[in-house]
Amino acid sequence: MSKQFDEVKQLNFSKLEVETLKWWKENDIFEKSLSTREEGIPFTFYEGPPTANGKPGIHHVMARTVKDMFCRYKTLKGFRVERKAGWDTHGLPVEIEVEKELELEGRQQVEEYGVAEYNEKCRESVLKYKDLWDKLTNRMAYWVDLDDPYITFDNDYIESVWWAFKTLYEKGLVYQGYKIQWYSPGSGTVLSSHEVSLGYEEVQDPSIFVKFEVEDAENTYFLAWTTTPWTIISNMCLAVNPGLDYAKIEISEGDRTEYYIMAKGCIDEVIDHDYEIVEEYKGEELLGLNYEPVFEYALEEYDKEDAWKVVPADYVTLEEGTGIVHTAPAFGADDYETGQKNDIPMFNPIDGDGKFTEQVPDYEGQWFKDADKEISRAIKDKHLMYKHETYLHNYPHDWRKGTPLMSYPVESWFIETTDVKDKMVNFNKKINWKPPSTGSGRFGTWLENNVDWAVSRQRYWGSPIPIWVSDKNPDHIEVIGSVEELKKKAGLADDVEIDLHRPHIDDITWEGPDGGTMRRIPDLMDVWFDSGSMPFAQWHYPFENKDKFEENFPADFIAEGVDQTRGWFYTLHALGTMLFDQPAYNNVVSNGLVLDENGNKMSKSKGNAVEPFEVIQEYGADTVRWYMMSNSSPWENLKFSEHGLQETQRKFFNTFVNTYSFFAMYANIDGFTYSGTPIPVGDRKEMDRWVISRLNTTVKLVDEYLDDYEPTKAARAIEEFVEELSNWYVRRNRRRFWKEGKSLDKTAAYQTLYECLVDLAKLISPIAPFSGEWLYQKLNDVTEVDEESVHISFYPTVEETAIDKQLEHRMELARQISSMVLSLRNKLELNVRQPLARIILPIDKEDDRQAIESVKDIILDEVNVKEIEFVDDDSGIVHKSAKPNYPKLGSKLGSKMKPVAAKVAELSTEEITEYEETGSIELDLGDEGIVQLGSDGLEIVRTGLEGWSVETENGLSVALDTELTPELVNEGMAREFVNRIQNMRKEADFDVVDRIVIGFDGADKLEEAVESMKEYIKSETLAEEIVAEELEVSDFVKNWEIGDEESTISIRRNPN
RNA sequence: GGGCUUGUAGCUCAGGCUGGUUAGAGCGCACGCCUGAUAAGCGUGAGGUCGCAGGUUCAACUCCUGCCAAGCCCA
Repeated sequence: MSKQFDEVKQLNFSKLEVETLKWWKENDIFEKSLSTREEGIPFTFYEGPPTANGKPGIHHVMARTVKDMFCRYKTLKGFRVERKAGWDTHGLPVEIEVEKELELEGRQQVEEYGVAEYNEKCRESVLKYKDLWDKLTNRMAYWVDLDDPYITFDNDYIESVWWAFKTLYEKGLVYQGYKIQWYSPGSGTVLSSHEVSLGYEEVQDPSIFVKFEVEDAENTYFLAWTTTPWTIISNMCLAVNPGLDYAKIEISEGDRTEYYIMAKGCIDEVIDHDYEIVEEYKGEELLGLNYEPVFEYALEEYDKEDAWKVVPADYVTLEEGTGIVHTAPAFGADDYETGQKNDIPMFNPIDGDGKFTEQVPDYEGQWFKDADKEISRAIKDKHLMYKHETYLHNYPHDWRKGTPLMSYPVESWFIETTDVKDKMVNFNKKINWKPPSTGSGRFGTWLENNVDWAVSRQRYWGSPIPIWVSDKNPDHIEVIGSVEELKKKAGLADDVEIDLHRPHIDDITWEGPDGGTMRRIPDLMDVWFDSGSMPFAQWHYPFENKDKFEENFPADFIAEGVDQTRGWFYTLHALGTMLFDQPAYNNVVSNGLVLDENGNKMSKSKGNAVEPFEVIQEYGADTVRWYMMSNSSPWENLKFSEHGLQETQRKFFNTFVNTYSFFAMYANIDGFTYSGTPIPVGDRKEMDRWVISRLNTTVKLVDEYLDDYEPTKAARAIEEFVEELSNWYVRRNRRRFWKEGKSLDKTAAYQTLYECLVDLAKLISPIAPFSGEWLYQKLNDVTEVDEESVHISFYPTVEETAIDKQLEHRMELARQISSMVLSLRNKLELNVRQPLARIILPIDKEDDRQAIESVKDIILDEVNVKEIEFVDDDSGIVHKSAKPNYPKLGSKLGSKMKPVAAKVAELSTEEITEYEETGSIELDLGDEGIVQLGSDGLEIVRTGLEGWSVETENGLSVALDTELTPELVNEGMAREFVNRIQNMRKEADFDVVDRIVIGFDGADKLEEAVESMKEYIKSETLAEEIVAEELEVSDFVKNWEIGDEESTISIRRNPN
């Protein structure tokens, strides 16, 4: 006996997946998916490293499905796709986690605790959930090499990072400067943006309008606004928007007259006095004007000419203040930038503890915020305060201490990315972004507005910046690019082990040329430098694996969340551009967020976070993966709902499993194993050729979509095919499979269905790797014609010759007509078991008639009608209506379009017929004259059929002849009878192939019907005998109502 | 405050680039049907200010402008 297909009823997807995982592992399928492609062209994928100190969430399943599916797809296409896993291990999030754990607050406590121990904790903490991550990776079938990942805290990795940094230094792209950051004077540390956002509080601050005395103009002042009076001491310039309108106004109070300059649009909002506009100008005209400093402390350090003038700034608006912005370059990122652009120095009299220094003797030692009052008082005393109010707004505070933050200039190291800005912009144009708008929009504008990359961080756990500075002469700098170089410098033996982390690395010093000691600067590298270095650092390039790196740069494909735009996507791009003079990746998919089903962000505190292991356990990873890919494009935000998962499982997975089960059941009965030669497609039935055409169309489409990184379109195309295969091909062909005996036609049907299923297995396998494997193996276990696993098989090749668009169109027609007839039956309450004599189709064109003729049998069978009759216009029963051809006529007729449309709607069937014959028609529009329409002016629809029930859809009409002859009635009854028998067989749990004997009693009408259709009934129900009386010995008896008749039916199973 | 994305039926999404006159699908709901693949399938129906307001046009879900809402990133 030949091998049998495994017949399944209901699949436990989760169980199946776990078994498949085991099988993959035991048989090294992942490895084989590479080894079988040894000679293949490499397709390079970069894994963006996650941090393993947090638990993986459902959004990781999303990102990883995208990554995995394209890698699997490319493997099917014959590429060699190596995927190295990676871990991002440095950075503030890790430190925050550890600080929490150790209950440390701030730098001081960390240092008291000990940097060495602290970093050890970080090292442990960062891989805390690595096992959980690995488990998820494995369970969701994300294939990456977890055994040999790159880890950013490894010495080798850091060494590559150093190499990169030194290379940039040697290219002259590294410099030291200031970066304005949110700084907490309360805890003496710079805060990350995340920490800043934790500490916003609504507070009441002073709101003052300060008068800045214009030089060489009597009693004339610039009016500017601020909520931080303490920064007035550091005021160095005033900013105006060159494009805005400004005005000088005159205000008289008592005998004193003053003039204020401010934006015209702000006057009414700000000025409480009666005023008169005496002069107007564009902001542009104010540029370069000088004014008197309010306070003179800064004059100790700078000359009057260095500052205190009007400068331009785009960000100045009319929304708040006066349209003239008080600018203190030391405090505020915008201010700093404006100062830089205009060569205005900064004056920073505040120390790291937030207190005024001796540069400002009057306030020395005062906490910056506390000085507001006294400084306001001083301004008032100088008669330079126009107005003093209060202002309620959100201001950031130290999230731990509650003390206000300040924008503070911090000494930082920069990489001069602006130097390669144009290159980055150009390279970006070569990258295929999904979606494109992220590339041109979010990423593109980010590049356009590129500023230098501040890479230094004052923290503990990270890749140390390899800069050593002489403590005697800060201008003497040495940048170290390798461990070997460091050892040589420091005079260490080659075999000494060095941990490149702090504090160990800080202990390494050497003698500088000027008698000083070379000490490392305490700064660490921005963690993004780490992850952006992964293309080379993962291979310890250039110290090892030169070939490996060169072969795998740039990446063909990367994918991460859209939040990485300014993170990983940027740093990869920047480093790729600066180090290797090319983009680091060619295709990038940026996926959106996974929200809860109401569109809210998932968070632990809200309790709406979906636990990935739970849903995978419940629905299976494939269902989750498929749902995520098919529901909406990955770059849209996904509203994750269990409903969606259930639907996916029911509609998609159950459908193709059902289709397979159907196949397996009958193939086993007939012993079909696909051992013979395939029957040429051209020799198969219309229906077979149709589904094969659809298969090839789908294969082609899916290939194009995946090649274009469009997973959702691909998934939906597959879904459509599965629907057609199941609900049209199989449903319409069931009879061919269960017909007794063997025949060429039957074999063709089996072969066709088998071919569809095998290719389907391959098509779905990138997105649904388990189910694809399952289906593939169920088939291949018996036929043994293909590879060991679907994942080492090859993507189906498109048989162009098998694609027949005409045929696909014809079948569409068949489905449409069938659906219309069923709809008619429904309206007329004529159930489908009652055969009807004919349907009538008003069709004139010979082509269309032939098209329908070729699918006639399918239609007739589907709707249980005996004949199709075509009628043409001569029949006198066809109604026609016409519609103007809008696109054609619109441009010609213009405003006459409307009256023409009205006229056309009124045309009679006769007029339309005449138009069809002559190809032209004249319409009288009355006042608007006469319009002549040519042959392409109207679209004709044949609709109504006189005296029939009609259904019209898409310009096609169908009428149904509902007259019943006695033969038709008999046949209908016979079908009802068959239906009851089939139900009984099932209820009695007979086998599909069991032979039976039927006994029944009933009125004459039924007896007559059964008698006249005896042979038909016998073959349908596998009955060997039908008698018109109740069986004496029977397996099952039941009373039925057939039409208006009562009948008792008994059946007996005959021994085979 | 800036950049970007999104807004179409109760829900999830097509369509929109290239304007053309009943705006589609699935789910859900109601009713009916079918039944040897059956925890499926088919049909019918209800359900839409295409976020809002202007503009361009013979014609706008589609193009333009402004606004509103949600989200992401940045400040």
